[in-house]
Amino acid sequence: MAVMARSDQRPVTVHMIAEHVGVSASAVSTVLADRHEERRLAPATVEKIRKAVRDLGYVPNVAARRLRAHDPEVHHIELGILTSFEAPLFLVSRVLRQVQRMADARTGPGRNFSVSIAMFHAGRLREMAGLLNASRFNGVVITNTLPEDDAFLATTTLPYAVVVLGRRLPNYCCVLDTPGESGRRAAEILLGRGCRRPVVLTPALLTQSTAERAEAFCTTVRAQTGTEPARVVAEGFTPTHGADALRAHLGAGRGCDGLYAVTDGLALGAYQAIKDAGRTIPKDIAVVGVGDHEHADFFDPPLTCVGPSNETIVEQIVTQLFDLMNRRRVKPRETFVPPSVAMRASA
Amino acid sequence: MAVMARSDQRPVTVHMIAEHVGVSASAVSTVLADRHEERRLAPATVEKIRKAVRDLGYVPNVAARRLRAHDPEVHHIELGILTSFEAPLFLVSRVLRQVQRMADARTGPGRNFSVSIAMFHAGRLREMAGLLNASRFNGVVITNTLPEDDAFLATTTLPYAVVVLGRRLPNYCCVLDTPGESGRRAAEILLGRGCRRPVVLTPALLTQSTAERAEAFCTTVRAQTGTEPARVVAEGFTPTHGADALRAHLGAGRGCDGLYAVTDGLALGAYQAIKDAGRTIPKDIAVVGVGDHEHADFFDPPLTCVGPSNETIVEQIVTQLFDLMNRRRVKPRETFVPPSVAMRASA
DNA sequence: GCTTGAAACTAAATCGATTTAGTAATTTTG
DNA sequence: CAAAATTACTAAATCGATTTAGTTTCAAGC
Repeated sequence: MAVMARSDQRPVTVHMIAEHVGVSASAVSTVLADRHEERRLAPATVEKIRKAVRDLGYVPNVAARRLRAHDPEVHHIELGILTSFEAPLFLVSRVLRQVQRMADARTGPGRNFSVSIAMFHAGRLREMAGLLNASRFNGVVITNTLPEDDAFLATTTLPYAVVVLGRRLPNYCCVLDTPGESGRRAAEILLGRGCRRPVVLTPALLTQSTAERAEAFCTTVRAQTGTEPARVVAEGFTPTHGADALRAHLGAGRGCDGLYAVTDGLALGAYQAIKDAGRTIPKDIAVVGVGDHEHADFFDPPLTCVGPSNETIVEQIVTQLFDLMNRRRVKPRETFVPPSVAMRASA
Repeated sequence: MAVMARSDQRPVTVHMIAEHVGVSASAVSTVLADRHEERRLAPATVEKIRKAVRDLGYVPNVAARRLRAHDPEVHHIELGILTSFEAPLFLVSRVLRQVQRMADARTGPGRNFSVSIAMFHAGRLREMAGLLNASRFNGVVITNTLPEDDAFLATTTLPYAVVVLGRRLPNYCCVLDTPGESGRRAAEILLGRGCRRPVVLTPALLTQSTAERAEAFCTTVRAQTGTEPARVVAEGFTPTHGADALRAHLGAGRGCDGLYAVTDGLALGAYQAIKDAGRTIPKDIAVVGVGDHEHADFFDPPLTCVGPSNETIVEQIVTQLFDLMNRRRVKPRETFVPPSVAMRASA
C-alpha cells in the first residue's frame, strides 16, 4: 500500500528509504543513480527500492549531492542577481550577461562560476532562503527592491559580496543612476527646441527614480520659464495607461507642445494618444523618454531619450562585485553614473 | 607576508586556514560568522584568522554551508529555468513567473521552493555544472537549445524532472508550439484580405521555428495561388536588419502588398522600411507578425500576430514539471500547442 | 589551599548523499 | 573437493562548514 508523503513531515532521506525497505543506504543510492546493473543488485531489491522511493515521495537534497559530487580540485563560485518578481528583466538580463562574461574570463581549470537570476517577492527579500546565512551565493547584485527590502538590508550587513543597484544604502556598495540629472536634461532639451507648454507624464505610483525625474524636470522648467509644467498622471505604467491619461489631457483641450514621459512604456502609449489626436511628433508635440525600453530606437518616430547609461552602470556593478569578492576593496561606497542622451527624431 | 591564492591550487577550506594559523577549524568558523565576541576568542587570534582568510583568498563552499545550515524539518526544492545565454528572456521570464506562482501555491511550513534562471552558452549545455549529476536542481525547464544541445540531451536522460520547451526530444516531456500552423494561418490571413504579392521576411540564420513558419507560409501560398511568394532575407534578426532587407527589396521595385515577418523584431524594422518608402500599413502592405515582442500591441499600427499561445504553453510546461516531480506521470510525451491569432490593425 | 569562574580555546557530531573497500553466501571450475 | 569466482549486498569514509559540549589554563574569592 502506498504511504503518501505528507508535507508536514520531515523530508524523506535516502536513509529513511533504506530503513523502510530493510536495506542499506548504499543500496538505495545505487538504485537512485541507476547503477544497480554494474553493482549487481538483485532485480527484486531494485523494484522494492523503486517502489519505496515513489511511495515515500523522495526528493533529493541537492546541497548534499553537490557537496559530495563536486571535484575538490575546482573552486565553484555562485553568483546571483536578485531582483523582484514584479520587476521587468530588461536591465537585469544585461547585468547577467555582463557578469557571465566576466565570470567566463576568470574561469579556468580550477575555477568555475555559476551565475543565476533569483527572484524575490517585492518587499519580502528578507524571506529569501539562504540570504542571511550566506548559504546560497558567494556574491550578489540586488536590484528592484522596495522600501521594506531596503530597510531590511540597512539593518543587516550581508556577510558576502553585495552590490546594490539603484538604491542608496550606507552599508553596501551602491551603483546609482542620476534621475534628477535626467529630468533636468530632458527639460533643457524640450525648452531648447522652443516648447512653451511642457507636460510631464508619470504613473500614479511613483518609484524613487520616476519621482526624482519628474521633480527635477518641473524644477528646471519653473526656473527657466517661471511657470509650472502640467503633470499628467497615468493610472499604471503600461502603454495603455499612458495612452488613456494623455488622451484625457489632450481631449480636455489643455495645451501641450512637449512631453517628458518618465518611462518609455508611458511614452509608447503617449505616441498613440498624440497620433489619435491628429498631432505629429515632434512638430506639434516633442517627446522625450528615458531609454528603458528595448526598442526605443524603433518607435515611430524614434524616441529621444535621456536616461541611465546602462552600459556604464552594468560595467560598474560587475567590476565592483568582483573587487569585493577578491577583497580588493571592502569599504562600501556610492557610485553615481550620469545619464546618457540619445537624440533621435522625437525631440 | 601575504600568501596569494593561485587559481591552479586547491580551493582554500576552513580547515586549511585553521592549519595555517595554528588554531582549530571551529575558531575559524566562529570568526567567519562574526561570532567571536560571544564565543570570546582573543582579539589577537581573531586578527590572525582574519588576515589568513584574506591572504589565502578564502571563498566559502556554499553547498557545504547549505547542507549544514538548512532546517531538517523543511524540504528545500530547487527549480531551474535553463536558457541559452544568447537568447532573449521574454518567454523565459513568463515561465519563471508562472513556475514561481505554482511553487508559491505549494509552499508551506515544511516545503520551500527556489526558482532561478540559469544560463548556458548556446551549444554548450552539457558543460553546465551539476546538470548530469543532478546536484543543482530538482527540476528544470530547458529552452533555447541549439542542435548540439539537443544531441547531447537525446543521448543522456537526465535523472530528474525535465520539461523541454520548443524542441522535440523523444526521451523528454516536450511542449511545442506549431510554427507550421502559424505560417499557414498567416498566409490565409494575407490571402484572405486579397494580397496578390505576399512576401516573407526571414533572418539569414533560420531557427527550427522560423524555418517552419516560412516553409508553411510558402507552401500555403503556392497551394492557393500557384506562385511562390518572394523571400526577403535579413542579415540578422534585429529591427535594423529587417529594415535594411525590406528597404532593398522595395527599392528594387519588386512588388509587395503583404508581408509575413517570422519574428516581430523583423516586423518592427519592416514598418520603418515601409513607411520610409511612402507606403501605408495595411492599405498598401498588410503585415503579419508572430507576437514574440512585448509590445506588438503598440506598434503603429498595432501588429496582427499569429503565433505561439504563450499563456497556454507556459501553463502546460509548469503543470508537466510539477507532475513529473510528483511522479504522477513518468512517460515522456509531446504536447503541441496551437497558435493563437490576434487580429489587429496591420492586416 | 581549595573551590569557583571566566577566558580561550578544541574535539567530535552533524547535515544528506555517494563511493570505496570489503564481507558473507553461494556457485562454478580445475 | 578445495580454490576461485560470482552474487548481493553493507560499513565506513568522505565532501566542507557549523555547532554543541566539553577541556585546559589562569585568576579571583573565601
